[in-house]
Amino acid sequence: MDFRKREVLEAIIECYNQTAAPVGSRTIERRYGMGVSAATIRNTMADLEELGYVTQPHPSAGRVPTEIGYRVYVDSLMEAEELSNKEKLLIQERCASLDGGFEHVIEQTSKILSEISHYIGFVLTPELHESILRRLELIPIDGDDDNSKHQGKVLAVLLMASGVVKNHIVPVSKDLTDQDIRRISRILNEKLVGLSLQRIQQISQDTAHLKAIFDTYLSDSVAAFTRNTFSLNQEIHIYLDGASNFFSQPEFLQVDKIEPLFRLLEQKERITGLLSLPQPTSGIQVVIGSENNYEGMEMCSVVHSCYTSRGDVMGTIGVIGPTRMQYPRIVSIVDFTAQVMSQVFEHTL
Amino acid sequence: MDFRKREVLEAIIECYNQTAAPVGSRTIERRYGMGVSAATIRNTMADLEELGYVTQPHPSAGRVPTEIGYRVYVDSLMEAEELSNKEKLLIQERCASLDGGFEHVIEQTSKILSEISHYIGFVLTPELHESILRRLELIPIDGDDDNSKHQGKVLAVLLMASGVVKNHIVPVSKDLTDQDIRRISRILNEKLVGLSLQRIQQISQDTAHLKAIFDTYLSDSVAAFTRNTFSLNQEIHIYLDGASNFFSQPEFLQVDKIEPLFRLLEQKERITGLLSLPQPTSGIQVVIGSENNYEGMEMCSVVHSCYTSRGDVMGTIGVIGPTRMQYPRIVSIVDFTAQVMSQVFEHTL
DNA sequence: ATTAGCACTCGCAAGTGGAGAGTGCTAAAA
DNA sequence: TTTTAGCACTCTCCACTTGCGAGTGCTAAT
Repeated sequence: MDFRKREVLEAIIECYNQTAAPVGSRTIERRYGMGVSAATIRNTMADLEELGYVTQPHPSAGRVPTEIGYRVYVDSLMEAEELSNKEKLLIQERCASLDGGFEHVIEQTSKILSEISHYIGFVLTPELHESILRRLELIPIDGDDDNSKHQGKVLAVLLMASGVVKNHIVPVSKDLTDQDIRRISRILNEKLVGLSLQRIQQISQDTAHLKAIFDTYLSDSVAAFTRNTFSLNQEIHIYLDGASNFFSQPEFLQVDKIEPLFRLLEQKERITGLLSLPQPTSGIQVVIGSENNYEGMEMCSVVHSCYTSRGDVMGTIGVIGPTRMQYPRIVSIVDFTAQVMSQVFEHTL
Repeated sequence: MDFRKREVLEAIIECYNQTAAPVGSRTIERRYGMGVSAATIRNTMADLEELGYVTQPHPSAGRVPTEIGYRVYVDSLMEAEELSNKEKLLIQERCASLDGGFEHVIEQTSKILSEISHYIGFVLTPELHESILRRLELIPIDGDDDNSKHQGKVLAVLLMASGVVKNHIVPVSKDLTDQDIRRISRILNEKLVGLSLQRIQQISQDTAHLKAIFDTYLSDSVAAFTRNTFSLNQEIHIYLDGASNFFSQPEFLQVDKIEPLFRLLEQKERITGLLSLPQPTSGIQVVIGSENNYEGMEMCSVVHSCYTSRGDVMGTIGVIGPTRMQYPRIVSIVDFTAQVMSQVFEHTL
């Protein structure tokens, strides 16, 4: 690809991003006066079409970038756009309000992402399985005022190293007393703190392991209780904001264009599957159009990164927008926000 | 209103509910052969129009029910539709899975509401303020392994009578030791259990009250800590499902019709305000069209009821659909689901 | 009080034609 | 060899027209 081809492709993409309409040779000549006439640009455009980077919606319209064209643009043509200080400050302020706890930060982050990008912002919570247990607390819930024997339930509070707190109500058999519960709690804290939930679940399923932990004392009910305490269903939650921004995108003005997207967004499990993509190490990733193998995402791109705490990957954040997206800007936004979020967790957890 | 007027109004509404198109006199004559000719029905329709119950979109179209017409229909014309046993069972099964705890039930309920109604189902969580504290647990979180003095934080776990569990991380001043925390916890449990959160918040803001509780011992840091523990921001959460069902409603096929609704739905605070309506005692309520004083809801109706636990109102559940809604069916669904939910909480909390 | 008949109105869909934008090709110029 | 100007052609989009079908209101007869 010589210089002119690159220049023309870039012009087409930038112009198309503004107007959502096919862009013709004369428009480029006028707007990006690059010292050559429209006819020359036409020739270059024909070349780009042969390469598969642009296409014509109909035989006498201007050119529209293809997904391959966007891929080339994102990978090698565009240069990141620096955010204004105002925007940076805004992101920092909104993310840094940890008062409301972990959930609140995540909620705020997805909101600010959507507000600044004018697309959809999302944040995935950390995978619980990989979190490290910091502390376990068992709180007996009295069925009534009957204090010696609980046919009732125990509230298990799991405090994770990441700062996430998880509640879980566990049924408890009659023959465990308050004292037993306290004892179990002490032993479990001694033995399990510092391990990942995944590891703990393996252990609690395995009687031999349990025996080793409880050493002298392991009744069936203790075993059952321990198993139940850690039988959390694996759940990644997603926070997602700004879906209605898509109504202002011209290519989604028809109902049949926007409907599949909204249907997909409503299925939290599916969209979570789509977005909890492999995070190789770190850094921004861009998934363009039908590279997202999900119905409803054909016309969308995802820009995502991950947030970390003390170097460990926690979850994913990102922006979903139309394929015709201001990539340089969005990439900067996601990148910066991911950094801010990581800092927040680093400092406050 | 004589018999024929009622009959014709009912016919118009039922027919319009199916087709979303203005209904003419001949259609009624054919479909609801009521022993009179189209001309007679035309006269009756003119009467109904004068009463304000129906209207014509344009001078030679059929009739469309007005909001007043729907009001009359809902209040005095329609008769509730009995749900099939299959549907009842489905609702019971889905709601009764309390394994995942409170949130899970609510989530499932809003899903099943939307699935069965084919509209939007929603559930509001109880207002925290009115919940009764059952138990308070304070768990010190070690900043490091420094066990004597915590410059760190305390995890407050509030277990409410309704079964709801609330976590809250509270900053704690240096001069409170673990022992202090335990002592504060004991005292607070003794004095505050059984009171509503609202009452507790009042108390904790009031130094005289606090003094009375702590009797002999009240340092500034204890007072501050106590205040912080109960400084929960009032939050009702909303679970909402099935918004994309509106894409199949013909009156929402144009983007400009559906956009304001989706924009409203995305603002959780606003929609929560809209839906946390005064719940006089119990029983179903129907809010029709622009009776909802919110932009975006002009073409929608809300059918809602409340769920209870031991007789106390907890939260609201309901369905949002187009004004052109199958009221008899939806009313039955919401009513039955509210009952099931109340039973679930009655039995399991 | 009800009905049949008729003239009238309106929305909708299909068809028409011209304007505008953009291309590809060819031949001349650099 | 590369670039440019010119020209014929194609396609979309919009405004306009037209005909059809559905439905009404009115009037006169039952």
